[in-house]
Amino acid sequence: MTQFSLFDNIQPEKVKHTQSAGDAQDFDCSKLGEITLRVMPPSSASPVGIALRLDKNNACYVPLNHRDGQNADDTLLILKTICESENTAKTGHDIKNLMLSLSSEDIKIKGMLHDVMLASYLLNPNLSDHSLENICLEHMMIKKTSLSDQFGKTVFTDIPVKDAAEFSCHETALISDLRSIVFDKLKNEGLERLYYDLEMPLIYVLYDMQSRGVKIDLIKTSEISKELERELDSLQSKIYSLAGEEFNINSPKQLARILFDVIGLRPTKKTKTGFSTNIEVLEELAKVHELPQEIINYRGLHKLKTTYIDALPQLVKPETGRIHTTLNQTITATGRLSSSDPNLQNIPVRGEWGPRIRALFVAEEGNLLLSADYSQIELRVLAHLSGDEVLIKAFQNNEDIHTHTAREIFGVEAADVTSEMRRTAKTINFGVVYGMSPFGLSEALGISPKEAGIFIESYFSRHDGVRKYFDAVIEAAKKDGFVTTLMGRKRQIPDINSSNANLRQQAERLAMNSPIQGTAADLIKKAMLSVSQRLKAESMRSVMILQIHDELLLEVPEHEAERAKVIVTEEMESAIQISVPIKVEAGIGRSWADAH
DNA sequence: GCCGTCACG
DNA sequence: ACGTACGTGACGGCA
Repeated sequence: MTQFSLFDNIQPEKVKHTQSAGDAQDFDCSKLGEITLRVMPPSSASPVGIALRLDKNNACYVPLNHRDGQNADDTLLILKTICESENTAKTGHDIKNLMLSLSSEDIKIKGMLHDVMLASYLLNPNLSDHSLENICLEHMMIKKTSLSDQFGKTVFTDIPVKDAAEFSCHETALISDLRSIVFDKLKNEGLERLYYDLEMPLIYVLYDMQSRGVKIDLIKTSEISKELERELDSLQSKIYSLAGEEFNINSPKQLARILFDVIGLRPTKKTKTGFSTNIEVLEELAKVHELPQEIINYRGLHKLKTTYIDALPQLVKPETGRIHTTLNQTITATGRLSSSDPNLQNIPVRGEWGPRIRALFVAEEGNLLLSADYSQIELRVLAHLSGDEVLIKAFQNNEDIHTHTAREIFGVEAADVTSEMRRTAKTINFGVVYGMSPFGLSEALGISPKEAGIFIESYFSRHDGVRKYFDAVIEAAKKDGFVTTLMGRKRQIPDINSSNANLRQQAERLAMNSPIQGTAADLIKKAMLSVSQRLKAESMRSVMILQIHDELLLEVPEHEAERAKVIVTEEMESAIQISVPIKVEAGIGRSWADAH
């Protein structure tokens, strides 16, 4: 057992941090069934050290970048061997992040993953935060001290090795204890398959996507920035002259003073803090004064410039020349992913500037971008979940679903559906998925709640399956306290039995919407696994780089592009079998705009 | 740190 | 009479 001598007599809280390891490359970890890992600090690309726990009594700390500690090359090599062993399962908290940290040490993580953060998310996706501290509280009633509380906001390399070792080895003990608790709960809640077949393997896919990143055209970006600068300057002068004075256009408070006090326009809507100056109000005011329209123009351009054009270049990573978003797997209450730092799921697509901004996202030389998106996925999911015969038939007959709804609502032939009628029907179809209320629909359509109510009644009278389905979902939520997706993902609906009518009705809308949005999220996650597997199986160099809820964006070598398009379309369309066809539209181009 | 606003699905 | 369509993230302003 010389292999294990490295860790003999190492107590978790009294840790050796360097060891003569003997022949590290000969290290045999075949008997290591499972280990727990924790990186210090937990969320950073540049780790200062890594804690490794073998069992209850043995843990060690591998310093990597401490001011007062030498790095342990031998131990590091053993760590690498263990991490890269397919047969050793890894337990951790936020393992995707762990992978990113370890990649700077040229260490990969392979094999079965037990991520307590992901498990916590599946058990309760409503939790605002799946930090280790919060999960310890939620599942073990332990109030854990966070790294920053323990050490203050220091430079982490300044933390003494001994302190870091004690802290992170203690964390591995907590994570290890948590693992048995939350994974038992997963089993009891019927969430095991969702974890092992979907979310756990997805960690690898998301890691690859984040690591690969997205290329942007910096030259064009700076050109657009200058163009926006000029436009904003000229709009600013125009606005000051129309207002008769200078003020901060970006301050809703100052703007409200100009519009309603100085000029004397009529406020139409209130916020908690004052009169609203949002787009709808401004559009209304634009009918009687020149200024509001210029404010709308200014706001639009300012948003584009600050949030996208000027922010993105700063996030280009020097080492790769690309932008690496974080794909968050445990944020949304419905099962969707989210994207942050930067958010690449809300890049403009509409309007005059949308295509110009999407054109900044480009493929590497010799490559192309491939965009593939699901068509009407949430309505197709609703058709399946509800079993509504009319909806199912419409999709089976490959009908334009908005035109179909327009025909029903307005009682006309397909040929007589005007674009106005189709637009209204489209809004109603969205409303159905959101659990629409007469008021909500009336706001969206600019009609009275009474008229909206008639539309809603008209829709449900023709879609009895949908009505019955929603009734059943709400009943189930009242009885069980949660709703589920097609793959068994749960979302608790705490207020479903509230005596407060507002809270209760909001809960009912969540109960109606979550299974639909969540099933669509399950579907595309499954498709991502299949696409990834298939591309690997066919030894292709095409890779996924982004997921935007119902769209996958890939970067593909030119010579592979057509083949990749076929594969991605196939895998997305066949990810699950439901009672209606699932359709994917795909395009290829030099930029994201061209691929659409 | 919250609010209002607005970009996306 | 009340407040009301689902899910996100980022910005600037302001307390």
